[in-house]
Amino acid sequence: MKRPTLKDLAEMTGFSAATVSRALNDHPRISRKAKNRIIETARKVGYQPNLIARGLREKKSYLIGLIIYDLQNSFHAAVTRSILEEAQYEGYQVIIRSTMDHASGVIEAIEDMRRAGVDGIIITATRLEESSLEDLIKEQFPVVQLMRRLEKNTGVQIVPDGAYGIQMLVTHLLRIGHQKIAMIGGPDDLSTSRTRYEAYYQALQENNVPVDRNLVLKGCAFSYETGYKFCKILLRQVSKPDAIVCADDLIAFGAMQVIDEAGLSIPEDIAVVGFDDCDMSAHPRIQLTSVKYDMKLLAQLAVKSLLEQIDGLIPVHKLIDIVPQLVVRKTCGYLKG
Amino acid sequence: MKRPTLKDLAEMTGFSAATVSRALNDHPRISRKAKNRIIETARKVGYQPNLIARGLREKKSYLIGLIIYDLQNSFHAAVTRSILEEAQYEGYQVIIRSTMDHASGVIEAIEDMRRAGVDGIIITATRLEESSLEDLIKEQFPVVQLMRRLEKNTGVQIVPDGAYGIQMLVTHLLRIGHQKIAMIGGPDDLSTSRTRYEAYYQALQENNVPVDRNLVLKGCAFSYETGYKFCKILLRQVSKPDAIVCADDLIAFGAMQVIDEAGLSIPEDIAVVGFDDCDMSAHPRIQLTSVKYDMKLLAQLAVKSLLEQIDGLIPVHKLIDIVPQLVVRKTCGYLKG
DNA sequence: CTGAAAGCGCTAACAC
DNA sequence: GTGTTAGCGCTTTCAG
Repeated sequence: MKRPTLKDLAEMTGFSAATVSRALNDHPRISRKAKNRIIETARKVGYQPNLIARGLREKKSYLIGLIIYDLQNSFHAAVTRSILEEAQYEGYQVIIRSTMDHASGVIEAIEDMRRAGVDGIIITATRLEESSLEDLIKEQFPVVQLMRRLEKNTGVQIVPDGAYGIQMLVTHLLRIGHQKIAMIGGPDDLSTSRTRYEAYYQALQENNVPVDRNLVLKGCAFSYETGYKFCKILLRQVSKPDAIVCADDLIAFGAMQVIDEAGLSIPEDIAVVGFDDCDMSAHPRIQLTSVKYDMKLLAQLAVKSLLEQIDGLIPVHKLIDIVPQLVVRKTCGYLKG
Repeated sequence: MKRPTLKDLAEMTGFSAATVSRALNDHPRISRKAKNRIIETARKVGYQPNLIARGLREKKSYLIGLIIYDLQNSFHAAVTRSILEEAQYEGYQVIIRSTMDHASGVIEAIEDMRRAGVDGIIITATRLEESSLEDLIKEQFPVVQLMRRLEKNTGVQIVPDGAYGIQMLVTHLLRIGHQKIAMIGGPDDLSTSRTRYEAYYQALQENNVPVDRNLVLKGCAFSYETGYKFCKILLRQVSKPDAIVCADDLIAFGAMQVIDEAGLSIPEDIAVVGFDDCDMSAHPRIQLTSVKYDMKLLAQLAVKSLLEQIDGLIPVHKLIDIVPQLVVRKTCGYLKG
């Protein structure tokens, strides 16, 4: 027997479709008796409303889209999980799309999702021309951007405060006695990257430490390879650093690998710190000092803000900075002398 | 201006809705001229078909559901990613639900997804009463189970060949000179676990190595904690093992931690091997010997089989075993003597 | 080759 | 309180 429809229920109970609908959505104007009978039979036959039909009628699907860079990145996975949880809690289901580096992927994903009738979209992918986003926003289509800050501050953007994170890292390194602090960062065309470079410069200046431009290396991705490649370069330099600030944990892993291979020890010879605090960083054999932020909070804010927009409210906060937290582990070393 | 509908296109082009529909779905009986004109204007105004409406009509949503245990588990994330890719390639979008240990979660997820009109569901969660699955299958609702083998072989089940994996591990350990091989496994009520225990016993027997029941410990989850707790017990025993087969990588990480803390070295004092080959296992500071399987293949088969069912075909293969592969790294040690 | 009409399952006026 | 009607956007007979 196939799934019963509302109409089937109507026939079975002898009421009209409208009454059945009212009973199921606890509408005010309905007799207790009718309601009970209908709900009872609905339960008995295992009736489930067809959201597709409802969606068509109501122009609301209770579906949201989530566009994510790379699910396999433990950091993105964490966000995703929290968003899933939060959305489910709010009664929404989530269509996910992982775009990797495909620039066109995001646009395509947005189109596909809209065709599927999602009520709103959360974008965490790093690359997207602002123009296509502006189109959405102009259309008043609910969108939240997570983990990215665009030049033009279009729409709702939720990001951890990267500058503050870097500042904490640099300050901590200086305080415990490191002097020559290098930085390996991400591509310069990402605001995330730039923010971190700037915060690094500023933190040094505030502490009256001269900036050595040779110690600042810019990779073309937040990746293990970047860390590996540029740390090699750092080690070959005349004046080696005694600490390296990496713009994210993956870069830090790459850097650590080079240092290990060179037979140097971390943190005694060179300290290494990362950013994002991914799962692996906590592993006893790694123990990377890093900066973490409250994923759950991030996800909650994103979902909440999206639902506000879906419900027709104007989002109160458009630019939200989440204060991150320093996680001190072994790779940064302890107080020297 | 809001999104144009098919009706709008009809008005703009002067054709009827039916003709527009035919033009857009390249139906045979339509004049080239009409088709061109319609497609042209559709492009111009950025027409996108409303899949919700189409779904209602066609009883097909081009949505599939994916139920996964824990997205943050790098291993599950890998499967998810491949499934996403594959589904997208086939023109389907994916609704994801992460259930963690909630037994009820899976059932609820199935219901929610069906309400949303998914055309089929891939289930990778570990816990689910068979009965609710049987209901689906009796209803002929397309389902594929990934990574799990049920007692009653209901429906399509795709799993890596765990027995073969364990056999490779044990045989390898024996070949390179280990003698007292312990095993830390998962809960006994999971077929995945049982298969691995049995394979362990069998591999020992085949090699004429006596089984020492004290060396077989059964945890209640595939987790770091399990490894940590039971490896502690192993080390306290009179006759310590010289190798430990862990039923998955997480357990292995826990075990390694205990061995590290005890000041023993891996693999010189005790070898450790895992199963699943998660990301972290390849890390230079870890280098866990493990067993891996082709996620991409797994995902492809799952999606393909699901789509076959959706298209009304009877799946050719119902029980599919994927042959895994041994990944030898440092923690198992090398040939002794 | 094209149009008119019906209907997928549901909800919201509007009557009674 | 309840039923009737209409319609969301689309596809698909069935006529012409």
